[in-house]
Amino acid sequence: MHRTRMHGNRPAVRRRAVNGEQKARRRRAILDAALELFDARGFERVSVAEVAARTRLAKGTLYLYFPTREALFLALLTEQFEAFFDALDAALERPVSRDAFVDHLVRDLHARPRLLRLIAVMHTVLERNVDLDTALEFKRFLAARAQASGARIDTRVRGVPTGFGQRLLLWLHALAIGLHHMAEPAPVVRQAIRADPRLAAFDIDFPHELRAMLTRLLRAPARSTSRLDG
Amino acid sequence: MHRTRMHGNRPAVRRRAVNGEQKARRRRAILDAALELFDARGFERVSVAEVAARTRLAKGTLYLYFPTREALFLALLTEQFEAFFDALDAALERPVSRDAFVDHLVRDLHARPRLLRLIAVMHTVLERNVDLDTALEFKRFLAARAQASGARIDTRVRGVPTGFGQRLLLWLHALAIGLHHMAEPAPVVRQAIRADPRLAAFDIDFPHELRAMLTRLLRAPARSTSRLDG
DNA sequence: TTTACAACTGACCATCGGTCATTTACATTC
DNA sequence: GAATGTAAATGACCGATGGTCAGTTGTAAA
Repeated sequence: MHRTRMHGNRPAVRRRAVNGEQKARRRRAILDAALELFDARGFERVSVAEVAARTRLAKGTLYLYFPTREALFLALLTEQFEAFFDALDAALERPVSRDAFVDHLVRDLHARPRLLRLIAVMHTVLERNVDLDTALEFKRFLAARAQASGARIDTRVRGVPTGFGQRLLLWLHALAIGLHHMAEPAPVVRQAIRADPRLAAFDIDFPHELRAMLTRLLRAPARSTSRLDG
Repeated sequence: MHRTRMHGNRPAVRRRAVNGEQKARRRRAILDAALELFDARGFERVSVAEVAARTRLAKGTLYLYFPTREALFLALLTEQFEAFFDALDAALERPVSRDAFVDHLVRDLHARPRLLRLIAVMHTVLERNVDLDTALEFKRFLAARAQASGARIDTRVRGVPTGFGQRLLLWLHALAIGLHHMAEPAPVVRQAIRADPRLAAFDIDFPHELRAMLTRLLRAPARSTSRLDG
């Protein structure tokens, strides 16, 4: 039934993570290595073996800290979202005008290329290989933060009707994904745009378009949802 | 240098595509098989071998018709875009109000789940393995149709300033991608939403949200781009 | 020093997209 | 109808990848 496996003879000199703090540090090291590699080449082009090599761990060791490659991705995305919501809540400590609020959102998102890059591939990653528990944990985190910040928008942004904040965050999410797809296309597409002047229309400016759309979406308070679709 | 390869002895009874028409028919068969499989399980979960099996061809034969798996995807997406632009142009044969135009866009997009599903993963696919020629051909097609339909929007939709049509199509593209990501999440996410009532906020209605956003974006004519960002 | 546990390792596995030497269907030529 | 040349079709093979697990060994407790 069982075949004995060949094993290498390298001694594996690395110190082990035994207690909780050491494990947390190791987890951090993995996340940092992955983040640097994703920055450089994008999630699609980074293999688990590379992340392991950069952390100076064996590939199998990564799987003691993250159940799948996708779970590692979601852990990074969670961190990025956390920072975004923290900044949002901080910006809404005191009442602000709608223009100032839009200004915060545009500047803050534009200053978070990592969040935007990860968001842009989130859908595809989730379609791949994520177990229910991982998905539940991630979505619960997102829902809790969105609800809290949504309520904060309702109370702190002047001229916004109650209940609109959370919906606005959903819209913002959609805009961030969609606009990022166009503002930061794949390298081949960018190459194509450079190669053919007729494709210049695809070369859009993320903060400019996001501001234009958010301004229009927030211009008149949404009293009630339009009922054109019966 | 060369090793002789083992070959099977199955006789391969299939009729060959020799002239142009036969080749076109075979290409169609491959596209149809791929479309059915993508419908059932999504692009991520369909392998080239499966598409080949469904078409009753060997895997290698597919590569006589499409240079990569991604090129096959882009061919399908091109067809879907073509149908969308055709319907859009037809709807703008005669002048329409902004409300009627929004109504067309919402209904038409909602009736094209295939286009939406393919658009949603387009960015990821393009990041994978597409050569410059394939990307150029695809983007040129998109640019040409967007420019033509954009100009048509300028002249046929009442109350829309000149030059706004093409920009609106870019916005629509962003909205379609972003909203679809949320309205049709990955199976695990849908499972998570069903499992936890607190996640109900993620269960959004695509046509409803698209209509709400488009209505706001088109409400006041965009005289000039706002210059809040200096 | 011995022992028990579990962190760590990397050879191995299944699967995938893609290649190419070989086979052979088919049109053309005689 | 037989012989021939061309290229459509094939599937064994390749390299790379995400993931597994029997075996190794660092570390704390006894």
